[in-house]
This record gives sequence, C-alpha cells and structure tokens, in this order.
Amino acid sequence: MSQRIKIKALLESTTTDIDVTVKGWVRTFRNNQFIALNDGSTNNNIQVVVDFENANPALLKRLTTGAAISVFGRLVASLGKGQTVEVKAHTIEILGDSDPEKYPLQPKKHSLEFLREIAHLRFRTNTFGAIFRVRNSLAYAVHQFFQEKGFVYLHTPIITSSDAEGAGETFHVTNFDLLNIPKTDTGEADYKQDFFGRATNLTVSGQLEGELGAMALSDIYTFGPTFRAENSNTTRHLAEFWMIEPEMAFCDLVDNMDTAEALLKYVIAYALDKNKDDIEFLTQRLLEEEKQKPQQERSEMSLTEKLQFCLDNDFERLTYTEAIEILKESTPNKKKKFQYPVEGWGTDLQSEHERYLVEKYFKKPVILTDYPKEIKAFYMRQNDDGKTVRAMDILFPGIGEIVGGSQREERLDKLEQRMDEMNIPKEELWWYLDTRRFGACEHAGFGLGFERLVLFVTGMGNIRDVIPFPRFPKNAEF
RNA sequence: UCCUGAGUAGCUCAGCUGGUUAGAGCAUCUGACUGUUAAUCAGAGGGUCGCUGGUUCGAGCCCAGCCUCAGGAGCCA
Repeated sequence: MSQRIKIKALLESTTTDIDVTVKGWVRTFRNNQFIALNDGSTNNNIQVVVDFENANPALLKRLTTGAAISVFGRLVASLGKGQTVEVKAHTIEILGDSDPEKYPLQPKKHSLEFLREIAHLRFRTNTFGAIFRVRNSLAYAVHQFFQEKGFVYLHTPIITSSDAEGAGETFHVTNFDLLNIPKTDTGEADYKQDFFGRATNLTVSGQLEGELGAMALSDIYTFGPTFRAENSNTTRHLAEFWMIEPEMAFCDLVDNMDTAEALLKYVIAYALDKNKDDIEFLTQRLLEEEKQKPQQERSEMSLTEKLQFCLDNDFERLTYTEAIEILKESTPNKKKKFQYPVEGWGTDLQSEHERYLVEKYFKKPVILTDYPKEIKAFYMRQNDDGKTVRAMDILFPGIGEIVGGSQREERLDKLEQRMDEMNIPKEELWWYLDTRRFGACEHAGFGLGFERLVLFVTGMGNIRDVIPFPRFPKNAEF
C-alpha cells in the first residue's frame, strides 16, 4: 500500500492512473456512491467513488458525515463535472465512526453563533478551516518579514509584576489558597508570602521589556499572548489575544509608520498568494452574508478587492489636529448625525469618527499621528508644542484601531516629569528608566493586534471567530 | 459595565388578543433511485417552550428576578 498523500497534493497532481492512499474526514456521502473527503490540507475536497454494488452494505452505512476513513484506490480523471480528478476506491477502512444521530455538524448551514458553542469541532467546516489556515500563514509571514529585516525575536515575560503602562485591568497570578489568604497587619493580602514574593499579573503588553531589548539588539519584535481583564463585550476585543510588538532603536515616528505599513502590506500579500483558495472561499462567504443586508450596508468592494486595494495604495497619514478639522467640517457633524459631536480639540475620537475618516472620507487605511498628550501613555515622546506626543494609530476599515504605536520619550527629565504628572510609580520602573540613564537613544515601536489583522484578512465580523478558542467575559470553555 | 434585541425539536425559525393534542424547513432514520456535486422523491421519529418565582380557572404568550447569547457603545490591540 502506498504512503498517505494529503488531499492538497492529490488535487494538484498532474499525473493520474496511479495508486494512492488518502485519509480524512467524510463531509458528505452522496448517492450511496460519492464521498466528499477532506483532510484540512486545503479547502477543497477529494471525491472518492465507491463501487456500491460490490461493497459491503455494513461498511457503506458507516460512511457518515464526520467519520474518519482511509481509502486506497486509483487516482483517475473524473467522469463527472465539478472536479478534475477523483479516487476510485479499491478498499475503504473506517478509522473512526461518527454517529449521525449525535454528531452536531450535519451537512446543512450552521450559524457562526452555534459553531462558536462547538469550537472544538468547528475546524471541520469550510469557513473555519479557511480562517485558521489563513491565520497560520499570517503568523508565519510576520516572522518572515521581521527575520528578513534582521529583527531579533524576543520572548518577553507572560508573568509580570506591574501594570505600569496602565493598558488595562490585569489578571492576577497567585498561588494563594483563595479561602485562606495571608493578610498583613493592615488587613491586605500579604504578597510577600506568595510564590513570587510580590503581587504579579499576566502581561498586558511586552513593550517595556521590548524596549530593553532594543537598547542593545537594535531591532526586536515580540509575538505572544496578551491578557486584559476588561469587561469588554464587543466583536473586536478578547481577554486573551496575540500581539506583535516591534521595538526599534535609532528610529523615529516616520520610520515607525513606514515599518508598520510595510509589515501589514507584506503579510496581506503573503496570505493572498499562499491562501488563494481560502480567501476566495471567504470572499464568496462574505458575499452570501451581505446578500442578507440592505443594499446601503453592503461593502463596495469584495474581500479580495479590499485586500488588493490595501496593497496598491499608500495609507493616508495625517495628524490628530488635521483629523479634528476634517471631522468638524464633515457633513454628519454639521447635520448632527454623530452621537458624539466633534467640537473642540483634545478629546479622544469615538468609533463613529474613526469609521467616518476611514470608510467615508478617505476610503482607505489611515494613520493618525500626534495626539494630545493627555489621552496617551506616559512613555510617548513629547512634541515641542507642549501639547501633543509622537503617537500613531493605524485605523482599518471595519476594524478600527489595528496598530497603536509611538516614538518613545528617551529624555530622562521629560519622561520622569510625565510619570509624575500621571502618577506612574518611578521606583517600580527603575529598570525601564535605566535605559534613559545609560545610552539613551531615539527609538520607536508599535503593537499590532494579531486577531484584528486576521479579522481584516478573512473578512469575518467577530474576533471570537478568528482565534481557535476565544476567551471573553463569562467564557473559558475548551 | 451601559443600551437594544433574543432564548421554542440536533440546527434555523414561526407560534394571533392568554384557551383543546406546540408547527415548518434543514438535519437524522426507513424505503426508492444510482455519475452525484450540501443529489432527488416518498414516509417516519424527534419538545423540561433558558432557569426560578408570581398573576390567572388556565401561561410558550402577562409580571419580577436571574442566567446565557447577539448587535451597538465605552475601554483598547
């Protein structure tokens, strides 16, 4: 018996009339004769033809949706339409039965909400197979992009001891018996007796540690999980998500934007090339989904066109101040269509404002820079105007903020002054401040939300559908 | 966390003004057919109406609380 061949290779085979062994899971068994078999190597199925007249009826009964089988047969040019090759089965072995009365994934349309409840099985659908193959390619491309540029992949800690950035609520990490927590004299938890001898939490960002690496290795990037205990119930937030955070020495805000834009274009182009079938399938899926919507809400471009457009055009770059001017003068603002009217300078932009700029005004990705210092983190480099900082956010259509970054404040006095103003404990971040004491230099970096990137490239609408096992409030199943 | 909507068969949903035995499509099963493309045709089985309590002669339907889900907002990546 020949060695197993994956279905992707089989479908691309230029030679026929050879004996092959395929293994996979039955998608459908039509007409007591045709098995649509899938092994996850591609979105497409191979058709296995069974000689039902001479087959064991007991075996045919076990060819149910979801069953794992092994087929030995001959690869031949297909007699029917719809596929070029098929496998004429010689022998079929059932590797694992799938009881049709109980298997939830029967051949019919299932809602994404239902599939979310059976996340352990949803990989077996066309949609999720495509999503996770695309996700894989994007992850690979991220590494390839940075490796080609000589960046060092730096592993920053998952367990940290401070939420210095103030990036959000943290998950505590403790070994305490929760029913019997050691207390101090003042009645607070005595973390001196805990595993690490101090209060610890899961990381909300690897940036600060990333900067330490960049101050020696020049260019580094992290790509790891991040945890936020925010009670966010949206289609764009997860409690556990993956983030890519490059940090570059001798680099200013413009270099930073150039890198971020190049990275996004590189990985999108990579997925478009490597996952043609998957993205084409997802494009059709989105088209079908949008048919349900009223004409006005449908997107002007298909998924593939949107991705290509993103590659072919420069992202629009403008300052926060310029954006405020555009928004002030915009039709929806004048007609009071915004829920939050744009009046003055200094407040943060609302989702509706970002969406207007990206989807209506510029109709392409937008990079906003130089935000008011009051609404940004302490480590961002202050501009000479005393009002703004060298921050940049990249806004994508349908996603909102996909990248947030800045040039970092390398001047010790300016940084300490800002930390005092924002009540950031300097003592706790002594190690961070050391980089400004010894060989400080201009540097910059950004954070890219990986799931938001996958959301954009797959055209999916809910972030819980682009990570295998989503973690969100009230849910940690699987 | 806030706002809006939803929870009825394995799935997607209908169920009138509170009234007898809660329906449909898909899926599943049985039979027919046999080059099909999520096959087709005929038939069958399948229900703790989210949970708890209340109102009522009577609740899937009305009221209260809770749980879960979806969409939007806030926070952000």
